[in-house]
Amino acid sequence: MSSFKSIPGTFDILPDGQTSGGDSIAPSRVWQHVETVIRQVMALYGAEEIRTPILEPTELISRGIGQLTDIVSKEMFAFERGGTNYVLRPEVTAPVMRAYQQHHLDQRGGVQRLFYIGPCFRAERPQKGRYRQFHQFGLEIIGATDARADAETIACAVDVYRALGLNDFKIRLNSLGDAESRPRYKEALIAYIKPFSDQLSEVSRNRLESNPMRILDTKNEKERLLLKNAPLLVDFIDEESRLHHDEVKAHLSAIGLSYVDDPFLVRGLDYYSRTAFEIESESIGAQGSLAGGGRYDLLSVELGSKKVIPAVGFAAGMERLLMALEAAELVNIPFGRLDAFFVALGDEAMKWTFPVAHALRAAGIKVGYDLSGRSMKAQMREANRQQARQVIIVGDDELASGIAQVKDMDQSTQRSVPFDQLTNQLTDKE
RNA sequence: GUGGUCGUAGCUCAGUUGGUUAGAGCGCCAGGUUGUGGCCCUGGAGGUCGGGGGUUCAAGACCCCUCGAUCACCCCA
Repeated sequence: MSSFKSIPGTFDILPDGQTSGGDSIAPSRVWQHVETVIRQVMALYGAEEIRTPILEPTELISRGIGQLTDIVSKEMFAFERGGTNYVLRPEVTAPVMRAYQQHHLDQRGGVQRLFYIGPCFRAERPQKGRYRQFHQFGLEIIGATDARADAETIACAVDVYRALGLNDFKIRLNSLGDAESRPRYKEALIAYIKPFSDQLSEVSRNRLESNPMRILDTKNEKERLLLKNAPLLVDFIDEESRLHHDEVKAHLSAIGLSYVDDPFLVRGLDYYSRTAFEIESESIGAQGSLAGGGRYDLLSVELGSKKVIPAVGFAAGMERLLMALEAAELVNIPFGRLDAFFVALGDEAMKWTFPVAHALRAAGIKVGYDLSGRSMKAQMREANRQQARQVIIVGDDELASGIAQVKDMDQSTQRSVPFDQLTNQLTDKE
């Protein structure tokens, strides 16, 4: 047992995967597979990958988040060094917008579709599907106000899930209106709730001051009843936003995507406007949200742009996606088989093996051999464990004759192959 | 930060009302076959029973503390 352990809320991705308590971390090949599918789907949307640093200036994030600066100090990994404030990125939208502005990506021309896959960090207490180092992927469409962009981000996320075989999800959709809509709505909501605030839970009562819209998220049945006749955000949004929302829904319908209009779906941050959506899985418990996103036209201004750069995107969690895939038993990525495994008998044969194996690898053949000088039986067992299709047996006799014994492990048949024909024959075999 | 549950081999777990050398299955290593894998048989390695303290003639079991894991609350940009 080693004396060092990975930091709580972080985990290793291993060749065979691992289980830690209730959670199981998928094998690395499953992660690779999911990432490959994400890249394929993104390619279908003409999206290019963007990789931004994991370290960002704290200011970038706190600007984005606005006045809620205790989030920065309590919920994020932030530190100061040499007078500069750094933060491990808690999400990727703000960094992407930063990069867009820094490198004038609008000058590439047209609307930018940018996707990312990578780690993010939050200093919260870990729980199922929530880690301190977690992995997100997402798509940002920057430079378009068109409602098709909103619908496209949703479609793209859904396409990723479908490409992986997931069909068990639900799309919730809402419109947050423009920058003026929410203050108006907040006022009305508080006015509605105040009269019976003494019937609310302590938690919700505190929210009444800090973040009244989050009360709508309550899971408490009694509170849900009280909220039954609460004013709805939809009734407070501006006409243009309403039209935009209708368009988004029409576009979704046009591609046969069903959604649930959820007037209670809200976003805490001020730079969000119009479209907000969430994609949930039924099968992964309390942390059921697979992906979320929406329109954030005002972020660019928050980050210092003189003009509004319209943008919409989604962000999705890899861990939760993998959990959902596992729950649906869609994660059978086979172990990568070796084409051939050398069984070398004796020192001379072992020496001979190395350059030959190297040459086969150069020819694109996946080969392995024993590195611990073990018995033939042990080498055969190793070949079997690695599921090698064939075994190349070489001992003193073979070295003398220049002819190897090649055994097909699936058929249990064996044949003689001259050394100089090994590459050809193994290539044909595949 | 708050609450629930749980810590015994690499993994999954047994360990009877406290009783003497702490077990199983799988995995790993080796032998059975001095040049042939999977199946089978035999053997081996691997545990300060999370850590510390206490009760007792005796603690993996009981008590206290502590650390860790996990689920949930808070939070969720």
